[in-house]
Amino acid sequence: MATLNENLVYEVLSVVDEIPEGKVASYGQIAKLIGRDKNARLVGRILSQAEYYGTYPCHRVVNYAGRTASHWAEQESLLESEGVTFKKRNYVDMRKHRWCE
DNA sequence: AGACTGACGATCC
DNA sequence: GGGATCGCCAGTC
Repeated sequence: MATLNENLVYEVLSVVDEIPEGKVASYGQIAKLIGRDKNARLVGRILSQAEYYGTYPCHRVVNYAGRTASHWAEQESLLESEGVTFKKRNYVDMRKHRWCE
């Protein structure tokens, strides 16, 4: 397995858990919140293992363009269930749903 | 230690 | 926003 720094994992999951329903945050945004704006990829890696650390709304995290996880099929439907709309297939309408603190 | 990879970002077009 | 390209950092081989 990935054996990520648990300290980093908890910081990320803590932020993800604060994302309100119907909103989405980008990996970079989360990365910046934990003080690692260049480590967006780490956020994604952590989310891929989030289940191992607990249950979090990792489906509310998309990339900067509003695109859903490249390898994740059901994320789209999960977001729609919360009221998130899509501009196009797999593309969230960031303009309306981007999570701003 | 070195090279490759990735649930990404920013810039350019 | 969308495709192409380069850059970042940590993890994996």
